[in-house]
Amino acid sequence: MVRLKDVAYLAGYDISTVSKVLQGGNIRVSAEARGRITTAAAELGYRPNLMARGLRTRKTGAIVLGLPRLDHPMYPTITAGAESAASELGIVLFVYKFPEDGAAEALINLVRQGRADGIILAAEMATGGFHELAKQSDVPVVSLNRSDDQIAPSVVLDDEAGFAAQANYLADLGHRDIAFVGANEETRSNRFCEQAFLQTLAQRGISLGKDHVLRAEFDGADVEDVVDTILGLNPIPTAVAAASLAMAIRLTRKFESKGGRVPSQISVIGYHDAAQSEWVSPSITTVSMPSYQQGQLAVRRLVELMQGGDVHLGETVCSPGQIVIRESCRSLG
Amino acid sequence: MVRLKDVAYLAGYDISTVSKVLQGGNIRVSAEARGRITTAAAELGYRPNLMARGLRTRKTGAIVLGLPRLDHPMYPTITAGAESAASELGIVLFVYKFPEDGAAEALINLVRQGRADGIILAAEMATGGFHELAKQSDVPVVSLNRSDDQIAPSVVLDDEAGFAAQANYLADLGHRDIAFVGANEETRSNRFCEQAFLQTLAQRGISLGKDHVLRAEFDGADVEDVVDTILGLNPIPTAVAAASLAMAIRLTRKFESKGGRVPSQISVIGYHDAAQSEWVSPSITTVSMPSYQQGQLAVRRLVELMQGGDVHLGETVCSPGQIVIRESCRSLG
DNA sequence: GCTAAAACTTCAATCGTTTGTTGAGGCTCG
DNA sequence: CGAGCCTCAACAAACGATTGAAGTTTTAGC
Repeated sequence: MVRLKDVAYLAGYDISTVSKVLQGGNIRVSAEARGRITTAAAELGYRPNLMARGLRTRKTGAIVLGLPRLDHPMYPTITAGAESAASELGIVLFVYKFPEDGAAEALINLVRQGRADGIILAAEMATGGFHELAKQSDVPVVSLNRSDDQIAPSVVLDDEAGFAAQANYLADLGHRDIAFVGANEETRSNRFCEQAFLQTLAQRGISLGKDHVLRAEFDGADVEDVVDTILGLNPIPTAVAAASLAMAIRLTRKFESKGGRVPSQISVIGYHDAAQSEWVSPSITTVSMPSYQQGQLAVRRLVELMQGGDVHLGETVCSPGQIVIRESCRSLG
Repeated sequence: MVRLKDVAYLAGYDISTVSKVLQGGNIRVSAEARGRITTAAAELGYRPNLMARGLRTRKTGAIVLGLPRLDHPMYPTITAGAESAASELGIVLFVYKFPEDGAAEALINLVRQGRADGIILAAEMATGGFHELAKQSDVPVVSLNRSDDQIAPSVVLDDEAGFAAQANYLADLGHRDIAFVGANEETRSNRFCEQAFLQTLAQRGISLGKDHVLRAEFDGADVEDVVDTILGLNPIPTAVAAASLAMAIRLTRKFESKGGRVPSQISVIGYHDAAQSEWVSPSITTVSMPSYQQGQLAVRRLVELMQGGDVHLGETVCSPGQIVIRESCRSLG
């Protein structure tokens, strides 16, 4: 391992001088010293020992993105965005799949013990008193899509706008008889989404019967019942809006396996976009939400926060995404 | 922040004694000291500063799983397995999405600079001289599914057995006229897979014409041509084996959108398993490979290696997985 | 040429641990 | 009763960097 000391010896200067030069700041140092030191460092392939540096400076130069699992279609995009912002800022982003139990402790300890400087938490972590712990330990945290914005700064998608866009798109295509399949979980944001969808339609003079507003697992595991319900409606709706991509895909497939045709008989629109939309045919028309941008913003906000910026609570809202028009929706016009 | 010093003060002992006690080793220490120290530590909520410890011990207690991206269906499973093994061993696993350029440097620096103790690399990283760098810097590396096992220890799936299983399954179902869609990339392991598939069939008296052995992108992006080719064969094969799950899904959908029926007219089998298999209907029959176990083994092997175990090159082979029977294959019997 | 200021470098303390060595008692045993 | 051993705890030196203060040289001004 090459130490500051080695560079200093080779360059013929004191390690403190070397340290100052190598930090790149505009320290007063002769051009000669600067030259000899940088070439010496390059020659030896010097890399600062981050533990030593961190011990002194109390910074690690890393942040972690905490996820409960990795198999969610939204996470790769968020991660990619976060990574890009992080590397632009010259810091390292780690993804940490936190354990099911003891998650709060495990995450906070990452910072308390000096593995990272801050945390982006991509999950609603109601349990485990995470945010209390974070506050108490002064751990900078930004959360993603948190439904309760009074606890920590968060970066959220504008789901109201997203679902409004979904609703408007279907209405624009001429659909009047529409079913909505929301997420099962009783979170505040899920209720908002449903409302945004319904209100948008209402504003356009379309109202949905109670029996047209359904719920399913976010990953669409229980979609079969939903399909049966929808096909049992009289008349059968001409369009179904789903609150996730997985739901939309599975709904589409289930419709078809039960003899329905998408989109000729029934249109389906999803929420969020991912490669899987293209894996199926008809490919899925969906609302792409700016997850990449969300990842970026989360990192930037976290960094601000770590640099002592005001810990203003509240949300940074990502402007809504676009309708990605593929094959699963048809115009009635 | 609570330091060793604080615990020492509260307990009334020297920090060195506290350090020794808290490490849990069987150091000679009076029961009283042990008691007072542990309660003091608990009371203060002491957490060792890992940078200070690491500076002294030259260990971080973390390893990183380096991935080029996260949107590959195999990675979540590998990661989950790796995570479980790591937490069992009391070490932290970070996932690091390495940048497209400078990947080798970035990864190696993670260890050289003291962010982690070792690397699991889940990609063939032919470029950038990664392994030379690693060797040169004494960075412990285990690679996953590396086609060239002469460079670093690796944990590989037994793809030969996997593709043999795929072939045998189709043959068992009575298929004789089969098409194989391999991966486009010209890697050694891809060739092996193709061979394993063909040889297994050959052993059962089934031979495939050259025009029945096709190639496509791993993610199935260019599957349309393949489908056209297959449907242009005379007679149309009764089964298609794909070398990835994405391919299998997209092939299936394309067949159906062109008027074919799966599995009644043509059976499709995939390779690897993931939740997406269930998202479509017919759901995809596939060979599930032990990616979870692979993640676990990779971690364990890496840890051995870090503990000074022989750096024996060569592969640790994961026994092949099982056929997951779903709906996309039909028996001709 | 002398002094003061500016420019450049080095000194030395510090971050929080770990760990080999030293030291102080108490006990055993001849 | 004193030598030697054993037990327990403290001392002190690292680990590799950062950083303000102190020191040394150079330059400038009169």
